[in-house]
Amino acid sequence: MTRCLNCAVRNVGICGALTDEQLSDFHRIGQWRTYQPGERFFSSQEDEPFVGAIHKGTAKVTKTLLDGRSQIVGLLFPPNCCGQTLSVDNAYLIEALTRIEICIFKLASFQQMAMKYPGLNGRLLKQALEDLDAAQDWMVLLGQKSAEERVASFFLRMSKQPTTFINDDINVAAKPGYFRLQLGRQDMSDCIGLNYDTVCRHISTLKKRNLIAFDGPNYFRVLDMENLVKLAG
Amino acid sequence: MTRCLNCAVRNVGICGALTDEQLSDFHRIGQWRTYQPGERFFSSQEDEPFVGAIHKGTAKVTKTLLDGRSQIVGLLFPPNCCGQTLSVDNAYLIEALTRIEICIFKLASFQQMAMKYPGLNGRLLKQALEDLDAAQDWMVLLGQKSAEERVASFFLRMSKQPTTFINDDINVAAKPGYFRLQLGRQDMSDCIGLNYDTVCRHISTLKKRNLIAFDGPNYFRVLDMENLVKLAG
DNA sequence: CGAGACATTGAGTAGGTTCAAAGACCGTGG
DNA sequence: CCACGGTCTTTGAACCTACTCAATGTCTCG
Repeated sequence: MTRCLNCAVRNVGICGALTDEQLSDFHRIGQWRTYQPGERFFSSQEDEPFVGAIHKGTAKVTKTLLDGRSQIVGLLFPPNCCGQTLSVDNAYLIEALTRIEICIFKLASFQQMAMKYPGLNGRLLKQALEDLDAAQDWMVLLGQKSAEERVASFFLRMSKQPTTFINDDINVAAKPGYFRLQLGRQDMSDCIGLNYDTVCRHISTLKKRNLIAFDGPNYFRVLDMENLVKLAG
Repeated sequence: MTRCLNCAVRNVGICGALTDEQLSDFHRIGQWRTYQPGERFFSSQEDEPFVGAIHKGTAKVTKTLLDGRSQIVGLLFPPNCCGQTLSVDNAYLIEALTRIEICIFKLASFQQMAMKYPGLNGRLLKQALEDLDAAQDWMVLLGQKSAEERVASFFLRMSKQPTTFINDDINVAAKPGYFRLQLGRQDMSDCIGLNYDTVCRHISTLKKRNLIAFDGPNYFRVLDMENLVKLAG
């Protein structure tokens, strides 16, 4: 419970809907877990439905076609929730990109709590609507933007995302002002619907034009925000 | 109130969360409206936030880039809700494709009701999650599928959608077995992220291969579901 | 230092876009 | 009833972007 009170997302995530007292009740049904980069959790075929709230780290949500092509349909940052999907149709898969700290609840227990504390559902709804809006913005990117615009948009999005770094995160090695790019080139391409090579190519272009700079392949800085925004469309 | 009790979506939409008695209370804050094809309603820049529940007809939700490129990010069918978006960032626009009958509520009034009858928020959450899932599936289409797969997927989606036809709908003119395609070619292309011409071309291909058949440019039938599914990926 | 994973870059190709012309459909008015 | 104009659709040809394949370069870790 001390952990809960000191939690990095105590006030911003779903728990923000609860008083300290209520939180102590809620805390009983939760379980604290950690996942390492590359670990998968909460696939939609999971045995038991759940709700999870991320405190630290980053994860990707992927949907894959039968022939192996896959699309990243969402990125999870604190204090996002995940897993409360009702759909069974279409397989998705959540995978940790960095080390993840997450609080999970059995869906059934969670729903009982939600009856007691209606604010919980309100927070879930709020997040679902935000996610929906983000997904729709991304649909515009995937459906309408050129490769260059997509890459530029991607860096914009990443540079706006406040990231939480965990103890052993190698971010400390980066120069100040640089963001850690939590995705490799392959994940980037799955995210913006382009080819690996095409992504590389356009990153090089952005570098040459001095819109962004790199400190190693995974640490970047935005040099010229104004023109990057223009390029992103 | 009689209208409410006889409403086509009495039991499936948000109202399904209410007893007849509660519905009569809820009914007081609602307003019944009709829109004609092409009419726009509930843009995100609207003066006042609202929630709307569609009873009859079809609408499209569009997001547009500054230079005019636009992407259809959602289709609204009964008993979908719309408008409960919290985001202000990104402009979207709802436009009727057929004649629409819709029940609208001021967001503030709606929220008061939601406090009284928590089931309302539950329904909204359920729909938001379904919409999110649908949006994510569409992201896979936009990010990964070829033109042919997109067009095939589109017809699949349309053929699965139960549609409500309104009194003066010209659907009666179509041969039995045919679906009314509520979108023209331009809307189709905005929906699947392709060019107008490319859409036409691949529709022709599907026709030639006897996967679908047309009775006029807006009435189609699926002839070979099995192969259409295969093609859709 | 060498192996493996990841990233970059070049050359050729394929699929989608663009531009333009022709064809179908529908309502209007002579 | 048919001719006319407008809108929407179909189709062809040339072009261009992004993909494919392959070679080279870089970084990390044992």
